[in-house]
Amino acid sequence: MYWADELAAAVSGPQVVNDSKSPSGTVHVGSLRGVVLHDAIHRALLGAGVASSFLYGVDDMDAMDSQAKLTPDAVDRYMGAPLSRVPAPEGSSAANYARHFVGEIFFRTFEPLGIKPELYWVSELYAEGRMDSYVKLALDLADRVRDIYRRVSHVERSSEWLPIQVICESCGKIGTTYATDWDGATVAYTCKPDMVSWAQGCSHEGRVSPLGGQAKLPWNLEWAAKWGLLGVTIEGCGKDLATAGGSRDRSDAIGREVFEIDPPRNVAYEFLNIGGRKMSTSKGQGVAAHTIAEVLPPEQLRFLFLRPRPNQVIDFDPEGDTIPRLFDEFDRIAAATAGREVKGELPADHERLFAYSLLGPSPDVAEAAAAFRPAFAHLALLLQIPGVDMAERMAAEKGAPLTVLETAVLTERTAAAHAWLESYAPERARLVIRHDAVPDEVRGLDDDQRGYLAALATAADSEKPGSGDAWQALIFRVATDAGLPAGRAFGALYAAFLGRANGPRAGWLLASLEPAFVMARLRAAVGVTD
RNA sequence: GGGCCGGUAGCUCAAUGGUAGAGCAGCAGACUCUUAAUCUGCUUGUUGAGGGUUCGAGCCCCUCCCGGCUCACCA
Repeated sequence: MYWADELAAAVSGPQVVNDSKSPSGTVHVGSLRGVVLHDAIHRALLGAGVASSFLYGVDDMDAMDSQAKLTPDAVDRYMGAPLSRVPAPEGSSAANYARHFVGEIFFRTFEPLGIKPELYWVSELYAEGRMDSYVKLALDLADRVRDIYRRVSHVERSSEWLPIQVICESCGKIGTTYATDWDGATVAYTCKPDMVSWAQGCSHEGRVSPLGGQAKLPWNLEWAAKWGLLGVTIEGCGKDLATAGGSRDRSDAIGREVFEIDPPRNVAYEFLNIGGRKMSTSKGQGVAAHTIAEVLPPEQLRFLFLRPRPNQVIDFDPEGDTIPRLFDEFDRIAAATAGREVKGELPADHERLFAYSLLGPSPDVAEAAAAFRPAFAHLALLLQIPGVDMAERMAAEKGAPLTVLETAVLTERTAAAHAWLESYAPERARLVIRHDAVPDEVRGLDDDQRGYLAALATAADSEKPGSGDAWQALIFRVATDAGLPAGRAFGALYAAFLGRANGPRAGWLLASLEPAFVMARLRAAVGVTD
């Protein structure tokens, strides 16, 4: 059974699926895995007749720790401040940085993937006082929290440390304050200049109530508090958090022992590496989500994440044949889902995998599976030939007019293929007419092939073929007359014009070129010998 | 140091403990119209190493080796 369906079959009663993200920094392709997984789980639950809601929390009380998109003077002032209180970058109409980030960047990635969770803002949970009972519990039971840190993660906290982060009344930062002395109503705090390396506190000392949005729980407690408040029953997390003694263990323990709730069911998922390595912006390996989305349409991107089991590392190297192969595999699964015979093995429950790869919430699986989908590599090749009417050509290949859906698929793939040719496509996928000189590859032709080129030049000179059809017919006729197998005839043409052993339909290729150039090149190639 | 994932054909990966398989690549062939398409055929293995359990191990147990990621500061 497909893993998400297995999970859906294992639970009972209404489910709340939750995911969250701190709204700063770049969204890597890898960070999309979580949200796609949660979406698939949510859909699997609904499909199994289980009531389910899918929540997505924006952790906008988190401190600003990434200076991306801020002006230099703003960096000093706002590093360490809650993201909900950092102004949006210049030119943005958003109310604050977090809103800007989510609105402008994150959801431009989510929505095209057909993922529409119920959004909530953590800063609002605090401001509305909904977190207050958890804040009080955490402070009342600070001893127990410290014990959990020590026992589960071997993290030693000072005996005066309190699990709360106050927003400094003087400088507005939350990442720099250290709180002590909870008296049941207020805590004392110091805004420390050297609390963290990425932000500087103002040295202010004060005493405030930690309720009503003036403070936030540290990460692990906040996570557990959200589970309790929202009744979360399923929440997966990346393996960085799921490691033994890591964040998840800590939050689970806090949930059980401090807030007295049952932690949600976990789905630990592996990362997505690029070429066997972790994604890293500094090494030029960090592929931003929106970048990869140009080359992979939503369905293929979902497919990439949903095909392996969650605990399987995905090694995605956009270079080489990876992307065309991904499309081919998707098309193969589509064909199998439509009931057509396909070569090779199929993953377990391939039709479920296919359905979840389609955009939700309830796609027409049968129509999508049956749709005509041009092979990606084929499309990329045709794109490079001038004068090809793609829609017409595809209708001809299909043998019937394209449906609305098929036209949309074609448009989407054409854009992806364009982007691919400009970015990741290997040289051999790129078609270059060798205008400058006769390619060296012509030396490898034999006398029959040279004779063929000469004969073709002569025939073309008198017949002057003006269309792809006319050229194609002529190419075949001259080959037949010369007793040369079609394959070798085409090979000679590709060598002469492209310097390669193969290529797109030669007739249309030649028809797209200057007639004078074509004639000159045919004759020039004849004269080249070893 | 702890944790997780992996090591199976050139590459990417499959195989409820029961005859090691696919796709791609490669090679050979077919094709008067998708010539990077399509079709046919073929080749390739000390399943990382060693031990154990079993009638039987790629799979389970133990010990190693290798690769990758990750945690221990913050979120």
